[in-house]
Amino acid sequence: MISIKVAIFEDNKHLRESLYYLVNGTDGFTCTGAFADSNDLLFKLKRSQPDVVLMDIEMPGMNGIEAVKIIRKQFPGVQVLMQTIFHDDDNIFNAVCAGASGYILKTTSPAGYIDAIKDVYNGGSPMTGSIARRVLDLFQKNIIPAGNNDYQLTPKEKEILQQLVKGKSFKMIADVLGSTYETIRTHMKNIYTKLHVNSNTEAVSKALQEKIV
Amino acid sequence: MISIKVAIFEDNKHLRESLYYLVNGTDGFTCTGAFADSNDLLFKLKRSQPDVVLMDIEMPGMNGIEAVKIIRKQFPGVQVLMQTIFHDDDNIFNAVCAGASGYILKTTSPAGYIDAIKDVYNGGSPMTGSIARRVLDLFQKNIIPAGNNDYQLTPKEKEILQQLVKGKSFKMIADVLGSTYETIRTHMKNIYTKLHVNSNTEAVSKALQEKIV
DNA sequence: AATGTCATCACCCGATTGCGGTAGCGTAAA
DNA sequence: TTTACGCTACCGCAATCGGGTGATGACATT
Repeated sequence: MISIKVAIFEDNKHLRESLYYLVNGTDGFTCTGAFADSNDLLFKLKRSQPDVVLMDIEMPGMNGIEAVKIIRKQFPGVQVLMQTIFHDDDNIFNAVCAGASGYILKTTSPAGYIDAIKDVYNGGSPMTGSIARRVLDLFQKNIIPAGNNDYQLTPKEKEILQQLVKGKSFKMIADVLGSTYETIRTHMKNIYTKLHVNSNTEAVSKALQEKIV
Repeated sequence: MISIKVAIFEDNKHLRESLYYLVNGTDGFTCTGAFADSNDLLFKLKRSQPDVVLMDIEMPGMNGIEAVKIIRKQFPGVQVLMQTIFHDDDNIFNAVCAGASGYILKTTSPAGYIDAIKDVYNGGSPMTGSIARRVLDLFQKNIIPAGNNDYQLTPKEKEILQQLVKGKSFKMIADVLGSTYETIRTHMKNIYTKLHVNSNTEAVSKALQEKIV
């Protein structure tokens, strides 16, 4: 039977050893490394050849988030399960951005730890409902500012704006849309008025940031 | 004892009734409405005054995603738990964008349904590990295109680019950065070269889309 | 000491854009 | 039918921008 190889990065000695024994004491799991910091990260990874890395997000020296970035870059196949004490939005956000595959709290039960490790190994992203909610919130706030942006742009105006965002000049836009240069200019004037801007860069900026395009 | 009020939107009669009896048959839960479609959505919501809406993502007429948008806008306090048959990335992405609070599969056990409803009601976002993984993937791909964008911009150039994105003209940028108009222009030329663009709009577009700013 | 990079400033020319105004045409709503 | 709106098109003028060239000093590297 194959065993899921787990590497542990956790600066707290007690927790690290507890996790070590938990992993090694569970059928189907092997702890191939338990480290107090992520110095010589690549060396440690090459040594332990883990399938799953259990990474403490708060660590002295290189923090867990930096470590995740490196791991994901150098060992794309390795799943990283972040563990943390706090429900810290910034950390969650950064960890998710860095490429963490799961996010659990240190208050998780031993059985929960094992389940989570198994889940990330099988391509899942275990996280508590409350953490998932924060991820969704972050998603909706940071990624989809959406906002109540209704500038009443006509289809033509949106089309022109899209072309502008692509970096096209008025002349080029006139060409691709089969209109005259002057016509495009007229539309642009109307767009400026509707968006309350007064330059092409401002229009592009607003269009992108408010996802009008 | 207060009961969690649940409204069900599900076009499949069998599943709808099963869910109805499941919810009503569980202590602490009351189904205040079970509907086959989301026509007259607002009326149905006012009628049933739910705490949690269980929404089928595939529905005839107005689909679940449109419904979620309306619910979140008109009833911000109502949590929406999406249910679906498939692991469809687009649907997941759209539902998350629309403001769904959780995402479960219809293959979930009755106990799983109840747990999920309880979780969203308590501010969590229940989702299976595999769905969470997809959300994270979407997050990392769509939101953080990140990419290998290293254009070697100097701090000054980044600063100018930021101002440009804000809609400032070269002249205005020269003013706020305490430089000369000509200096800004020189920097811009260098920025164009580094970004491989040849207009201010293109630079703004690239800066925003590749998150250089 | 020599080299290279960066930031700064300057001038020129031609092209593009911003701004204001005018106007015809078709469609849909009032 | 009148009105409103979107799309089309044009003109002129002032301002800005893109491209090119050149130059200086600061600073770090070699």
